[in-house]
Amino acid sequence: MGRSPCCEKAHTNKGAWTKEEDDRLISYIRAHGEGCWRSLPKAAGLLRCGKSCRLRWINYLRPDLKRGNFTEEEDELIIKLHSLLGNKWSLIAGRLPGRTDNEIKNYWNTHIRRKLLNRGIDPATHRPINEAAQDVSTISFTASAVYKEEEKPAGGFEGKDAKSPVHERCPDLNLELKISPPSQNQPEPLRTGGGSLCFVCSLGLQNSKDCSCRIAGIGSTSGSNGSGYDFLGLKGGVLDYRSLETK
DNA sequence: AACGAGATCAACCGCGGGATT
DNA sequence: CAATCCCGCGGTTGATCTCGT
Repeated sequence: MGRSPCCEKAHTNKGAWTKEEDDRLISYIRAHGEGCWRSLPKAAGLLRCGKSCRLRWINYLRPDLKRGNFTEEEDELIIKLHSLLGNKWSLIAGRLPGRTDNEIKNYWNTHIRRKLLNRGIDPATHRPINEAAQDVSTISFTASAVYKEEEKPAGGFEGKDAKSPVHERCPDLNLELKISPPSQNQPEPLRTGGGSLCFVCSLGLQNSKDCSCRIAGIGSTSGSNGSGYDFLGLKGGVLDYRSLETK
């Protein structure tokens, strides 16, 4: 694929954004909306490359961002999602309203990794460290690495639990990853009143920017089932492996 | 108070891949 | 069908902050 530089590097600012630059970017996007990042800097009078503008907006200036510490609930959700999706930070962020992929990625690397290591869990494989060391063929996409909240090891996976196959820790999730053509048997909770959800929502990613049915108000809020997160829609049953694919 | 080490996080970089020409 | 454009992603860097000595 042929590529051209994303911007004229010689005439762009780099490094931390100033208040003035932020204001320019915010007011431009308020007036014209997001998109066309390549031409935005020039149009907004910013000496930045489009990429930089996009990043600044997405990660810092967007009005719907939830700043502040992650809650314990968010922590556990991130861990669960990571065990399923691996380092697909954008997908994980799609399940955490107000959080950005960059923020989650940083939080993972600084906090959660350590947290898991303290529990005796390998953050890459989500399996007990001893076991992970023995089984080098494990991939992080394994859904079986998810464990139930009530089974969270208090002080790491010790004793017999540390030797148990991981999939036994979440029998209730009834996870079955498979590669298949689009299924006609979507889990019941993903359907609303006989209507159909967009593909993104069918993945349980109702908050994703890629959700095409939020306009219709079908899948616009996470936890729309009213009882917290329906983790990737797994309450309902089978997770189609297609949902784990990225573009 | 001064310093160094470690932690944090905003921002950059390079690349993959869909869309368009 | 190939070339090009552009967006978005994940990995990494480096400046700044915090904490212990």
